[in-house]
Amino acid sequence: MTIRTRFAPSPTGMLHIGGARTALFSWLYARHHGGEFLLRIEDTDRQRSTPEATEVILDGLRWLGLDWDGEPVFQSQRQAEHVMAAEQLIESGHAYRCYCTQDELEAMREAQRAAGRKPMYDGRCRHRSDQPQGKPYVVRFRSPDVGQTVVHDLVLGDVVFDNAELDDLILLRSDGTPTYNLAVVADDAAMGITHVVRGSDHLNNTPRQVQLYQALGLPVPKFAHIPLIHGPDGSKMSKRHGAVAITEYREAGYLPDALVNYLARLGWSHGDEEVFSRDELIELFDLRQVGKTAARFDQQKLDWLNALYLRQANPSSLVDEVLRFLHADIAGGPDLAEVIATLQERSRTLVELADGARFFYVRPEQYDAKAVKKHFREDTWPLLEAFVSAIEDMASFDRERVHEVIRGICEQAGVGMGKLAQPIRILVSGGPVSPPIDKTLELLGRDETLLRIRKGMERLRQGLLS
RNA sequence: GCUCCCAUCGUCUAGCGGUCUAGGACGUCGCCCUCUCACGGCGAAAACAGGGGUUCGAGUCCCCUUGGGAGUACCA
Repeated sequence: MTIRTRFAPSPTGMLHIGGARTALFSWLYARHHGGEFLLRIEDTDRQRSTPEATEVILDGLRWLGLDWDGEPVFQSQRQAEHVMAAEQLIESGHAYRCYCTQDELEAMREAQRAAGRKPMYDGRCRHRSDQPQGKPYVVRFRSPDVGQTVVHDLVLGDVVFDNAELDDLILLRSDGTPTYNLAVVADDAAMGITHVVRGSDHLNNTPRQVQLYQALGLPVPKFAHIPLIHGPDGSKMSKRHGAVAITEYREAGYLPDALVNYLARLGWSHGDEEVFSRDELIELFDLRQVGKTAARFDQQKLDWLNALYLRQANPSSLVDEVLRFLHADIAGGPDLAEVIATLQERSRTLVELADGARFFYVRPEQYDAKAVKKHFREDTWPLLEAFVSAIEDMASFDRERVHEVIRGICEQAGVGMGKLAQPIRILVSGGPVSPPIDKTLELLGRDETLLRIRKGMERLRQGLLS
């Protein structure tokens, strides 16, 4: 049997970080077993669903590298089949028409709550034999009153529900449109889904769905409810915790591989290992190694992984990405791939990397005041002047020679290399942080180096700090 | 309220009755490296929620308590 999973998001504006992980687990499970991973857009809530929102989700999945099989199914286009399923259930006696009004239902629930009971439909229309003409009705599922429904969950094990706890849920609204539980069951069955991998917030719906499969005479798929992702404080992940949309991570300079690796390790593990390539994930992923506990989102660990992927990446593969964040003209400046190579191990995100690369292409207009105060003293000027005149007559300007010149000047003056390296760094970059000074100058080239140092010395002597 | 789920360092987790004086990773704190920032290396602090059982033996099994979470719609 071919294993077939699906991801079924509602197109309501973004691909949520939690949804992305659900998609990832579902995708991994399918790929691991050589099965298929399908997509279904649950757009039955017409008010909130837009084509743009759908595209945002598809884009997010593509960016993460979660490819799906076939064309996405749009739930809204399958309405006729949902209605047919409901009619089949009426025929077979598993469903009935309910003429209760919303006010009536609300009053009933209020009374139940007041009596300290769980609000649920009491089945008052179950045995109604008349069919009032012109009166709106919904179609309800005739849920069993006795016995139990067991969900055999691949992550949680067997979960038992008393049927008495499950009321007669609405299958078709009074406007004739299907509700979620009916649509999911009909669609998953029609799509041949063998394994439903979804967030554990759906666990409570599952026994109802199991009953629907049975009433419809359809095979019940396997279920795997994966734990939810919480914010750093343990509560539901929301905007106040920072980024929740996948696009925000892309814009913050995270690499899809790093995010995938991080998300995979949130809830799944393989011994003591932390770093997994995509292929390794596919090879090793198993629902049995998925934990039951909700995980908190830890930005710092994501940062660590992103930094790891960043420094392991091939510099030239990062060029286009860095360009997105650089906002500078690189023509006439050093080769961006080389600049990236020097910044990879000192950046956690592409944004940081681009920020660190910018001065190579844009001359500093001002100098970090704190750094200047700290590194410029009376004896700094002679060192800088010695450096300028030394490189003026250098035969060739490369890393090794620059290093030797700086070292020589400092040695002669009896000071550490930082006494000269830091002032130079500030003058050429504007601040106290950059790649190693010899490499930085080599990349800038002699002319640019001389220009920046001279101009900087002039400005600082005029007291122009910032 | 009711139903369901969950519970190991601050965080992610390993642990599937004895190998646990509980391991790894992120983060934190020291030290080393060093021209800055990083990287890297070495080291440290840091957890089995509480209480009952079962068992020769429990982090591992059962029950209760507590604490989190989810659901409780003519949303999905």
